Amino acid sequence: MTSEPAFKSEFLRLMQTRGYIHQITHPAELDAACLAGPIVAYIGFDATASSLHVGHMIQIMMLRRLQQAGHKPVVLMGGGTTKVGDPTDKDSQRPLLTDEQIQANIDSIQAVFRRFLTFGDGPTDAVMVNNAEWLDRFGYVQFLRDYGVHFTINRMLSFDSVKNRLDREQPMTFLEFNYMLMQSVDFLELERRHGCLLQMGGSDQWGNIVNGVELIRRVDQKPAFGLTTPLLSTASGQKMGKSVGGAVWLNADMRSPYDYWQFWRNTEDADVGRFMRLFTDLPLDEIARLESLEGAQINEAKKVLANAATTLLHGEEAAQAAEAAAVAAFEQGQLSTDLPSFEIPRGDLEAGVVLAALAADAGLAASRGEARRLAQGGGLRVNDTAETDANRTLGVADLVDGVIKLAAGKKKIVLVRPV
RNA sequence: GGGGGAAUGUCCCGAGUGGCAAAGGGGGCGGACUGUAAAUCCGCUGGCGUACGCCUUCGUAGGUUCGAGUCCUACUUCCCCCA
Repeated sequence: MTSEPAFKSEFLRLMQTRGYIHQITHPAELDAACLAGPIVAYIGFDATASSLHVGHMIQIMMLRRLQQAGHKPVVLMGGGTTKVGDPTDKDSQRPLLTDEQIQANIDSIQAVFRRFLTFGDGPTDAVMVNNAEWLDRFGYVQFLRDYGVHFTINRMLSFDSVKNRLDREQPMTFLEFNYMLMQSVDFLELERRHGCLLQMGGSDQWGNIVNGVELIRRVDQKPAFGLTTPLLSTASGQKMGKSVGGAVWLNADMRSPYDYWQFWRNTEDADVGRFMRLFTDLPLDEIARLESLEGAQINEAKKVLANAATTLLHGEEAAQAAEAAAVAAFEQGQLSTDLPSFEIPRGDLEAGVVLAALAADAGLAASRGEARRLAQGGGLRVNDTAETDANRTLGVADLVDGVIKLAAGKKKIVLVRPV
């Protein structure tokens, strides 16, 4: 991994120069396979929430690169595996989701892929499959006989996902223990159904991926490869993906395009180049120019990054609106109607609303108590004026141009509108 | 099967003589400084109430006590030793 092989295939070159590669199981063989013609590769996504979040973006972008390089991406929705739950990186078992919840999540997640990939029936068109299709059909004994024989407990215990749990003296159920078998079987099924020979994923998935590679090589004597991406953290060591206000969801109804734009705009200086290579289609020389900007000028690069990333997910119009709102709010101190808003019945406002309650309802604080503490710390502002008394009652007199501008900190802003 | 130890603030680690909303970190949030950056410094970090306050928290369920995270019993899960 440390010695960088010079790849010949366009795909692996692209992956390498843009920084997606952490580990590859058989680099030279995979390179040759990519050179020989279009390959099929997949990444699995479990349906644990009703939207994917920025942490999944690197995987989505990888599938995009794959297609750009003339290969066929398979998006695997984990309708079956989600019923079991991936123990990787979990300290303890998560509550199990019902079939209905899982299906609802899958329905809600799917749409974003259409923004990044071209689906269809052509040789390099993306396809989406659900592993419930085969996993749900296995009988227990059949599954054990067909696949269980290929896995030893000795080896399974050596994988990090299991070892971590044991080291922390946390219970791991037999159900969870089977997750890696299921993921391996997924790979095998996709190899048989679609000729898929490469599984990609985050570095935490290495163990699960390697198991699938070995299963295919052993059972079908076919070539199979695994590729993982580096664990994404910011330059100062924080885990990427959280932002002011929690998880950065990809679905617009859970995270507005404005917030999504803000997430990228707030990138640390040292990460700008790396993120542009990973999360945008900007040409490399352009990125090199932008990331070399010094001091405050690098803010221009961050805007380019935010625009490009937001355009990919939400479209150009949304990206421009987000930028315009941000410029107005931060650079000119003005209001923009594109800022996130919260609607309140006009009657309530006429009767008077306690600030702490309003701030909590509008999503600026998790509770009234938190809103009070926020105010006492000087972090709550009403129409740009810090308000330390959260018990104050707001009314129609506080409307400015028809709205009340509420802010928690400098970046979380909500426009309260009477309706 | 027997013996010993452990589970703490629903993010994590972690102290805790019977009077505890519970030390200290990390993380998170806010403030100052900046460039909507990083680093640094300061404050906050269970819920509800304007407030004296009320409610809910220390694996689960009971018990002793004026009072229990702290003592007792049973159960659950984990670790170690013996068989």
